Amino acid sequence: MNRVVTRIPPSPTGRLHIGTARTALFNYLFARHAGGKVIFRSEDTDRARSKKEYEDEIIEGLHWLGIGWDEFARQSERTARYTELLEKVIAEGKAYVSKELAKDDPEREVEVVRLKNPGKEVVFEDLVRGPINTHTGELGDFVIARSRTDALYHFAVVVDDMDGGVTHIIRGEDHIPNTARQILIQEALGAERPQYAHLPLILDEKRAKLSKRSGATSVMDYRAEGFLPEALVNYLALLGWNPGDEREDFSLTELVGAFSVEGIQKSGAAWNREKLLSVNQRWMRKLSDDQFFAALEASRPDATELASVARRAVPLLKERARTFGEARALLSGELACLFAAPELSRETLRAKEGERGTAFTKAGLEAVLHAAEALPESPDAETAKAALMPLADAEEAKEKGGRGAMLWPLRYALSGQERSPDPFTLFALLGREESSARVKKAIAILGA
RNA sequence: GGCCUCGUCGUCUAAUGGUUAGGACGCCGCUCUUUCAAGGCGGCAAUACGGGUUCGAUUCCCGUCGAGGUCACCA
Repeated sequence: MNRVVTRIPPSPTGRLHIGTARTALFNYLFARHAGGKVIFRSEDTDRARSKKEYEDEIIEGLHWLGIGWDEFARQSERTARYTELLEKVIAEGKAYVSKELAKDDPEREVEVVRLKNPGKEVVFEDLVRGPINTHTGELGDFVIARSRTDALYHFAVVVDDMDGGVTHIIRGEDHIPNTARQILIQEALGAERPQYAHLPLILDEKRAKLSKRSGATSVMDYRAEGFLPEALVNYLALLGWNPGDEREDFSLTELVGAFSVEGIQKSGAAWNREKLLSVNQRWMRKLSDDQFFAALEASRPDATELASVARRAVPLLKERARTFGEARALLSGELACLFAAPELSRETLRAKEGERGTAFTKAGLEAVLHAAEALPESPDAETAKAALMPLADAEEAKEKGGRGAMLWPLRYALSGQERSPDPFTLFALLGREESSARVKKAIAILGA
């Protein structure tokens, strides 16, 4: 039994696309599961469109996701080999040189190489879909090289797969129509036919092939937004594959163990950002507070230092943010009150006092101020609650609705927000000094 | 249009000849909180349609419809 060999063959003509990453992931998982080998191959035969910076980004992005390989190849470095085999098939009469007018410039005459198409039925067994039949007659004698020394994609791919000993070709469904012509080239070359598995496409909300126009399709954009590579891998794997049961939480290592072609889906899968966000949040919550904070710092677009209170706010961020980008937005939005004293409105401060009047609200806050004196400078939220909640309960005993009548102005005095974490958590994060100062300020506003 | 592929809740999917068709995301409600968020509990929601085969079809067969892919001297 041959050792499994798969390939990751991106074309460096654009950024690292989500679809490219998923196909790479499946090739990686399949090979690793079988204890096989992965070849990374930069398909840069189109010299006009290929760029080194794209190749760099693709490699960096794949590594970021945790996807690695055992061999690295670049098609632009193998032109001599393609030429050699081109000559061979021409000499054997399986292909021929054809003088034609250039497609892009009808003034110029070129000598392209065409494969002699036997025009037969090609049937191949797809590991996902079963037998697929193609009539290759319609293809005609298709072009396999721009010239005797300049092989085209289909020829280069077949040569590389043959030389690399590739046993399994796992790629997008959009390659099904290409398969027959590649098989024809294989047969001309006398190469062994590998196994094929065509993956369902990733679709956008309109159920069309996910493209740049569909929104964010670059893996690096997701990294910049503050997604975790573990989350992206987990989500990507479950788009078009499932373990056959109800498990959904998978690390890369667990995926390697669980992966099998039987679990690959046949129909296209729509990209769903909401689900990705939820997966990401789950992975963010697995981080310890220190890890979370480090990742948050690493996700900053600029080098601005985060205030130390942000470290203590991590538990809050964990329950509110689904990405590190959202966490940053929270710190400068809803949680900005942790860093600077808010502007307070007299109206909002009095929102819950009802018929009872300003003196009522003020008395509540003064009681808080008094009780706070007994608290340490940095109490934890539980301690603050233990000291302050009885006050609210006492108010409640006096008058119906009294508990909220005290808690609301307290929370608003500390946060300046109609929505915020609870007052005890805020008190703990802010510290006794700052909290008391804010309560005093609120009392002053009420008294004015 | 030719050729190819696909068709279970809105989305990702499980079950496959016999289940009240299960889970997850989202949505809705309740509950905790007299603010949010998180948590807990519950709910709505699907086998595209029409024929067969069968005691019985989501499952097997045929057709219809629908969706997607692909038709390069790109990859």
